[in-house]
Amino acid sequence: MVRVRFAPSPTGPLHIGGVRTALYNYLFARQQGGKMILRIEDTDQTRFVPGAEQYIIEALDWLGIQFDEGVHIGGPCGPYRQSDRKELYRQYADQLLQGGWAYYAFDTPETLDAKRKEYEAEKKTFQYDCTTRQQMENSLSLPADEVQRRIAEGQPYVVRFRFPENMDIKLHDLIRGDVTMNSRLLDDKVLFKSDGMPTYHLANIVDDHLMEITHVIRGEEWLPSAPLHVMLYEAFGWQAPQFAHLPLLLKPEGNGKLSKRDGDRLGFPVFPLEWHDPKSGEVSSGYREQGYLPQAVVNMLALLGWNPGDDREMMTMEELVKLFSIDHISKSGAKFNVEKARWFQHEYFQQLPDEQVADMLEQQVREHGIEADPDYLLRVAAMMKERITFPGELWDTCCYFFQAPTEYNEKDVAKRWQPGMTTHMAKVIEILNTVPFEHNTLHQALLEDYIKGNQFNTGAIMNSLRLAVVGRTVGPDMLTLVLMLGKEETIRRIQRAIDTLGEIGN
RNA sequence: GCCGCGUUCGUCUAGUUGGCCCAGGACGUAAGAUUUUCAUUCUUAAAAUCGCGGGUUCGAAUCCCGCACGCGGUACCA
Repeated sequence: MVRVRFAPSPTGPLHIGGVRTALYNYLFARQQGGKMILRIEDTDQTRFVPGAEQYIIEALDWLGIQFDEGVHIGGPCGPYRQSDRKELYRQYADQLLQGGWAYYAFDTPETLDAKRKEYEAEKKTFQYDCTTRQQMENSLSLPADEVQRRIAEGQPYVVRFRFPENMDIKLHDLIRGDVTMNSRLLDDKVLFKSDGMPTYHLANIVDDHLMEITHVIRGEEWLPSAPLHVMLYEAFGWQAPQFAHLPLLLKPEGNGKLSKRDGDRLGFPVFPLEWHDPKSGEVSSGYREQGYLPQAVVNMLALLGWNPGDDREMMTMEELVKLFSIDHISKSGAKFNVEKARWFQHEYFQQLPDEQVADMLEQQVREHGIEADPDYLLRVAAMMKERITFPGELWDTCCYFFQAPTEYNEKDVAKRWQPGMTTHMAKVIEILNTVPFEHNTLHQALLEDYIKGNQFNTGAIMNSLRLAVVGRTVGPDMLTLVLMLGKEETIRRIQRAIDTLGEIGN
């Protein structure tokens, strides 16, 4: 039985790269008929941000990434928040200590800091490892009774992993193949902190084991510490899960991985949901609030680093589940592309039923203090949908269906309201008043008889008519528009344009 | 610095067993068609000497070696 987990730290909003990791885990779990677990890794109390956990849950829920077990829904392997599991980790640290896989270290953060500076001055990097641990204050360098005394006195200490001196650590990564690192180059990572909490490394391995995780699918930034994790499994005598290290999501401009700090600087959201920072009060935009459809975000993210093996691009969550496969995940980092995200959004927006678009439109119309007929709303929505990418554009592109223009775009007036236009417009009113108000007859009377019959410029007159009726020169087919607005309303608008604009084009 | 991972059109990528690839698709860009306008839609085009240099082979984007560049890691952060 496949069991995977998504294990974020509640240090702020989840960024889009994290969302992708969650998505791939979800896709894999569903496809394999396995379980998906949400675990909160909050072992660093100093970085805890209130609201972050709730944010993560809400964001993934919005995207349709569902969990079988987790901090928000419980399950057989709970609790699923590491701070709630605090008591559990100590015994595992002790187990390592007893087995000689770990040791006590008394060096203070200050000594460590000083040591690093000292090395830095010589253009070297200090590493707490097999070559340096004898010079430090720990249970390897100090006499046993001294160690006992310090512990008895309550002197703060950490527990460090003791890497073997020269050992090739091999791991098989599902995406990258075999990776080997020599233990001599690895540092003795802190496993257990002086505040009584485990570090990521310990907690992660213990929990993955206890929660019977079979596949660890996570970001590539973890690849360098994977050998430590492999060693820990070995030290505990546990079977290690399979690893798959995902390529990173890169910034669209320049280099580097996309980070939480990028916020809105890049001109597109890096967060699924809008985030209000509790400390700074800063607001970062989110995909949801910008009007992105969750299925568009999911589809776009799925393809950023993975492909189904053929040319298809539009895929529902169900199809993604069916098609997903770890060996079609790319090895190299992907630059985030806003344009493509917009394209997906447009495609998915077109798939919305007209009724749903009408509902969105109604809400916006109402916000402008206008009550509109449901049937009329539906017709406008059906007609205008294809020109829309985000729901937020609805009012702006459709407003003239609900209110007469109060002003006329200056540039359009200069360009389109040519001399003689008032006469033409007056004629249009006359036609509207005399001919049956219906597409064919209107077309015949206006386009054929009047304009073409007199060899007038179709574009000039129709554009002026549009300007008069909607206040600008963009929009759908003119006759359809007039038919939608109704005879009286159209005439009223044309008359108003004649009165306001007069012959200013002269 | 050291260690690790990576490198195909501007971007995401196809290419997984070397020949069907003088490299395919999509986004974006450009041009054209359609329309009374804009958008949509449709058609077409430009766009990668497959990071560079060697080698293996009748044949390499695909295999091997070296180099360069990029990224990641190098915390009592995750």
